[in-house]
Amino acid sequence: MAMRVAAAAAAAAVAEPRGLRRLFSISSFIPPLAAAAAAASPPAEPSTNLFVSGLSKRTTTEKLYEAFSQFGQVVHARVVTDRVSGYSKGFGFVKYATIEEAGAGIQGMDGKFLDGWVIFAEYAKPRPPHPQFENSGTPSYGRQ
DNA sequence: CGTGAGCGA
Repeated sequence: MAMRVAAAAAAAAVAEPRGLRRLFSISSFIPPLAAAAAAASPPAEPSTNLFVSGLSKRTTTEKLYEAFSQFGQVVHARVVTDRVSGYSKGFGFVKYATIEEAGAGIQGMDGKFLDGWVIFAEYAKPRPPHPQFENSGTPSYGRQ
């Protein structure tokens, strides 16, 4: 006489893109040393340059720019692509006007979906000055 | 094969 209530079938329907499944390596034990707690996930230094990864192969710079412009003033955005093939490498860089906007952009776009793929936004690592001068030869030519 | 970790012309 009891009707079967089967209304719980719309669960676990996560719009998950095929592939790219994060492997959660759960440590079954916690080291007695509390010093290991600082090695969980060391964030990079706060910078206006943001490193965005997890981008789709079809995602372009404009998509990145418009996606991150919602959380701050994006000074410049670029999707790393190969000059030889011309295809996107799968990651890009977004530069905000200030660091506070950069943080807002990370907290606002990190772990979000873009073009059907989960993207990750974090501070980019500092880089040496761009070699505007295409001087053929190694910079350290004839080091003492 | 545009494959999927990763840091750029």
